[in-house]
Amino acid sequence: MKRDSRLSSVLHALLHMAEHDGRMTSDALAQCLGTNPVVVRRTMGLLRKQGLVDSDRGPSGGWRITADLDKVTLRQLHEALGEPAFFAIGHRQETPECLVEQAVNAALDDAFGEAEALLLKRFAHVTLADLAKDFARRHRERKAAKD
Amino acid sequence: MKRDSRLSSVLHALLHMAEHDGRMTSDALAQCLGTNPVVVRRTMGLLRKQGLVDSDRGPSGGWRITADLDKVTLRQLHEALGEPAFFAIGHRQETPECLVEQAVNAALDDAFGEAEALLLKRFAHVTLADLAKDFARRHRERKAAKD
DNA sequence: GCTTCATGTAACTTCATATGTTACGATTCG
DNA sequence: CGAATCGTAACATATGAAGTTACATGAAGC
Repeated sequence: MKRDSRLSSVLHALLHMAEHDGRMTSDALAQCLGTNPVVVRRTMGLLRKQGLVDSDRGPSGGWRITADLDKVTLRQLHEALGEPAFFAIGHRQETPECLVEQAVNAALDDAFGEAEALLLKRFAHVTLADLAKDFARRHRERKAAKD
Repeated sequence: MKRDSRLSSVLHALLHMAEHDGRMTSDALAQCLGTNPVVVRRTMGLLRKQGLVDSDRGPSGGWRITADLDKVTLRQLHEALGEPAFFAIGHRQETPECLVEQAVNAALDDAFGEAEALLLKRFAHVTLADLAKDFARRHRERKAAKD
């Protein structure tokens, strides 16, 4: 199954932007992500609607984070992307007449509902600042390993 | 994203088989599920490999459960289907050189890993017998509502 | 103003994959 | 032998993320 990697993408982009002074163009971000600038604009546009970033046109234009790193959570980003489905496994029919299928759906909803609640809770706790801190740690470690 | 509904399908099929004396044909199961008999054979074939069901050809042939209902767990069925991915959200790149992407992957792996562990634990606890019991309860309730 | 650099966005293509369908061979029962 | 049934390959369809092309819009600098 093809997985939605937009959350991964925007996190990657936002952290690069956080490490970078001034604006970054769609082209530069696309290079960081190994993708196409139009894809960047499309995806970042969703974050702009939530006021997390802004963009400017023309020379010296590009993208910039407008929110506090320690205020932006994975949950918010997931919402900004339109709350894509977490799970790749689902029902065959949403509102079945058949009682057998109802029992099956109930059992699956139970398990997946619990897992989703856990994910949402975790997502609400993790901020961009947390990721930036982890990145900085990895950066120090790599540097130390070189010396 | 298109979700894999095979787990839902096999549960539905197995419960119908459990309620039914003797073998059920792929055609009959396909009608229960609202799908095609070839899809049924394809999917049930995976369960046969694990010894959960068997099939006979010719007239009076069809499918039959060979395992104990209270021994078969959702976990086993998920395994029999080849352990399809639980999540529809993933990394953009599996083993990135970029430290930013490594930090992103680590954070996502953390959250999704925990959710997956929870799901596997739940799946290991739920048996076909549990579902059959829940179905019977729904059946009684519908009957009571009619009277 | 003109040129250049950048975003905004529509339209289209590509790719992956679950699901559905057709076709036909193999096996079993009566 | 003939009908019923599974086994399986090959092909078709559908969906949605991701990538691409094309062009319009707007801003900065000369």
